Amino acid sequence: MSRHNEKTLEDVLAILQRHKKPVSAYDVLDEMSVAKKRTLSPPTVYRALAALKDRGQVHRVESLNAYVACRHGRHEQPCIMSICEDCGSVEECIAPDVLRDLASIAAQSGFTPVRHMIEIHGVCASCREGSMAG
Amino acid sequence: MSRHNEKTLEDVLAILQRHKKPVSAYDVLDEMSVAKKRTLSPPTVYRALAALKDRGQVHRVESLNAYVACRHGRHEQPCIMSICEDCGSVEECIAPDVLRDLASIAAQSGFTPVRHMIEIHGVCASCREGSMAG
DNA sequence: TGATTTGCGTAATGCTATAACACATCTCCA
DNA sequence: TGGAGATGTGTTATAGCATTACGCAAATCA
Repeated sequence: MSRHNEKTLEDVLAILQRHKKPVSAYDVLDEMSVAKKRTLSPPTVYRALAALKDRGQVHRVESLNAYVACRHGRHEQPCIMSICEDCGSVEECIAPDVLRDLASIAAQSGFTPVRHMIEIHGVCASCREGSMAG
Repeated sequence: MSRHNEKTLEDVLAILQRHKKPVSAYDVLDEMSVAKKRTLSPPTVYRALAALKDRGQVHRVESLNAYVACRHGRHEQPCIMSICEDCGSVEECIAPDVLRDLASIAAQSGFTPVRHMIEIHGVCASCREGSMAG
């Protein structure tokens, strides 16, 4: 069983929660150093991120190699992430119907899904408004 | 307008087509060197991959940082990739319904999608059979 | 022919992630 | 109490993925 350093996990999660945008592992590392709380090394950060991910408190954004704190509280459902290419913000939403459809499509060829990744790049509402106004 | 070295593009595409599994940019590089066709450098390979991607002949698998040749002929629709975690093979399929649903979900919060990424990790039919038999 | 544009090839570097190992802590048992 | 074994942490080093910067060559145009 995992018996992680809770302090590290809390610190890493706090950093992710302070950002709206996805944050890279090395950004976390840098913020830790600047805050002088502690100097961590990459494996420490990656282990913390992995533990937080296992608990459902953090999601990895595959298309950005970066991480975001979960905004939905803990959920077992995989989520759909909408990533704004303008401001970098990420919206999470859960759509059981889509996931069910995906699973059935995969199943048509005998494929058994284990984990899904759905990421949509585009422009968020406020950036769109901004560009239309300006 | 892009006026790429077609020879390079063909060579890179040929390597991707020889593999069922996703191939990293550096794998391509290594195969080129071994075949002694030419010694390429990373930017050359990345540029070729980008050009092939623009043409719809290659897909990037975000969750693996790797690339596969498109099996569907050129298509404008984004595709759903089912990745077997056992044998590493990738199946592509196109599901307009799912994409439409995704777009409408995103639109509910005013988000305008530009590009989708749907990757499903799991176990393919033949690996599943194998594991059930053995 | 010379000026300009465009893309290629190379060297160098940066970013992302993990392997390997030494050390600390906990557990179990005598 | 203390020694053996298991488990996890922190650190060093390195592996793997990707891009920047820049000089050169080919095409385009005056």
